Amino acid sequence: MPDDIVDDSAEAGPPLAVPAELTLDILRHSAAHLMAAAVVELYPGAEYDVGPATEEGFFYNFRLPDGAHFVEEDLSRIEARMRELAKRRIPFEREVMSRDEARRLFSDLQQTFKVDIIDRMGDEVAEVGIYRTGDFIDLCRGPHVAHSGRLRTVKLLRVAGVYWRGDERNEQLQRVYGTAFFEREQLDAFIAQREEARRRDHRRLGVELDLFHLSEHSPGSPFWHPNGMVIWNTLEDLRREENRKRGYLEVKTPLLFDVDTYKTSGHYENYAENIFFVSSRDEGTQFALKPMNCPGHMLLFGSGMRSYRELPIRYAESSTLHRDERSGTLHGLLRVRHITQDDAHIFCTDDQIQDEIHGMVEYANHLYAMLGVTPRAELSTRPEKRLGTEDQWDRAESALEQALQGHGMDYVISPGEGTFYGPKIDLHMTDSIGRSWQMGTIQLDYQMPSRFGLSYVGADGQDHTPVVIHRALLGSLERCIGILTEHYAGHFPLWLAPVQCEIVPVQDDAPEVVGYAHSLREVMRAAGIRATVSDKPGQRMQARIRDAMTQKVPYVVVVGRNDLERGDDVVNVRSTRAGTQENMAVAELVARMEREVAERIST
RNA sequence: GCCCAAGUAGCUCAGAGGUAGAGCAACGCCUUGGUAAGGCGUAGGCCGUGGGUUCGAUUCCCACCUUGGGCUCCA
Repeated sequence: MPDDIVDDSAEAGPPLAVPAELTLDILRHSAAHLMAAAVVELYPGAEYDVGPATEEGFFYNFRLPDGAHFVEEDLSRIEARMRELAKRRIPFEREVMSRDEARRLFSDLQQTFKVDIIDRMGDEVAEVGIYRTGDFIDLCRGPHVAHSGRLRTVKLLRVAGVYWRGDERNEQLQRVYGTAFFEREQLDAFIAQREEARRRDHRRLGVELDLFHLSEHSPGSPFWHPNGMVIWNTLEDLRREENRKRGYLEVKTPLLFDVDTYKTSGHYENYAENIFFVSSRDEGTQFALKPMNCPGHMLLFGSGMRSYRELPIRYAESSTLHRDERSGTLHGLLRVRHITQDDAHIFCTDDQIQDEIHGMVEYANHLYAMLGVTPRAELSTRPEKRLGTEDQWDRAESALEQALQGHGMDYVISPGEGTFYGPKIDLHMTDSIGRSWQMGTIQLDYQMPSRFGLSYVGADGQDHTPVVIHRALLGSLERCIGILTEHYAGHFPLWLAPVQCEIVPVQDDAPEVVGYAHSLREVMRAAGIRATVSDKPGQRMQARIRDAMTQKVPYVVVVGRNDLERGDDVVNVRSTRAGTQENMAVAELVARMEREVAERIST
């Protein structure tokens, strides 16, 4: 065993394999212990709960005496005390004791969280591991660093209130997040990386690139600027075109429904607190802004006689939805109240489910490939609170799982994370600081059609209840654009870029040069290219180029007298993303841009 | 909703118990320039909102709103 690791204990869970080397997780877990030791010294009477290593670093949860809270300044105090403890090279000492003994020990220390953890252990656990770091004692399996001298490169990051055991009905504890590295350079790199993430932040780029803004006049509802709308409409065009190829029928259903509709669907019972209610001058009827499209599509299907010959019917609608999200949860474009889903509902027979879901997974993969992103798939299974029979859930879950496996997709299973009416496949993406967000979703539903009394006439002449597949592939346009902005760091591929080509005249007061620039713009516009001429007066050519670069315009063309004199229609083209600069005939440039757009090249 | 922060010019930010500043952007004039910021000038602020303390509050205190980082939630 390496001598900088202290052995793991044999208990408090199954024995861990002794690692061959000191890993970052061990270092960080040890740092969590050291932080708890510092907190207990600085705040006598503080109780400590749990403190694991995480992907980014570590945390520890505390209850401070008299219900006190940590404030940000406390972090530097705690960090300073940790440095002192590190300097003293205090050994991490392991001890194994009986469960009863450990319970007494923590009981005497008035560490009620630890006592609770011991009480919750299974009967088969007879002994537990204890680690001592100086006076600090923790219940722990280890392993740990040999002594605190290894914990010099530590940084505390933030404080947060967290519910005990992750349940909002419980009291809130104080959590301190931190991180630790082996070397100072690694910590510096970590900090530099956070800076880079800040530069990619879609809220920052949204302002810089003039895509959208948020206003306190309507929290959670973005205002889309002309540049942002170009991206928005390009994605709308994309989903329309691709839907059309796959036999979807575009429909439009109301934004406002009476509350009874949501009682029928079950949403009122499950999500009443997130629904915006609207009053009408007609007393007696209360309305609500639609938080999802399903009920509208159910009513549409139910508005006429349906035959098995018509199925599957695929209704598509990219509609505005409103959800009254809890105030603390709003987050730029990634979590909004005004949400626009590229929604669709497929009404089909049991026999058609497999094909439909396969087609959808394939469709999703096609779309994401065009966007140049790779989502992670998640299969969410039956939740505790649900409608329907176990048999229906068995069939629905296996249909989704088979589709994933049939396409050779990697996926994780999220037990209990399905909706109240059915299981789902979710497609997740990561934002600039590594948080995961759901984009697409495919949900299988045996419940809502029967709640709405839907039926179709089968080949046997009898009424049958259709199955519904709910799906949104981009997810919400808001979130999708937010994620794409961060994914490309604002350098959108040509087909999505708000301005695709900026034409910079060298001499902006020479009519022939400006005229040429404008004629180039017209040639490009005729070819469907979004081109602009940078002809704001009083600006030098260099400044214009710089503006185009900071606006991340994919192509910048500079034209001047020299080009006119040559008269060969060859211009100088800068490719912002490739970082190249070359001379090219105008026709060639236009052809190249047309191809990039048509093929939706996302390099 | 809960814990911690932040809200000052269009943007990025400085400031201080005596009534507000910079850079960029905007506007005007000058500059006629060949590949990432030419010069000078002008205008621009209910210092998030509402209370309180004070002779005086943008500054201190309280509440609320919005935004950010977590937690919880996410059809």
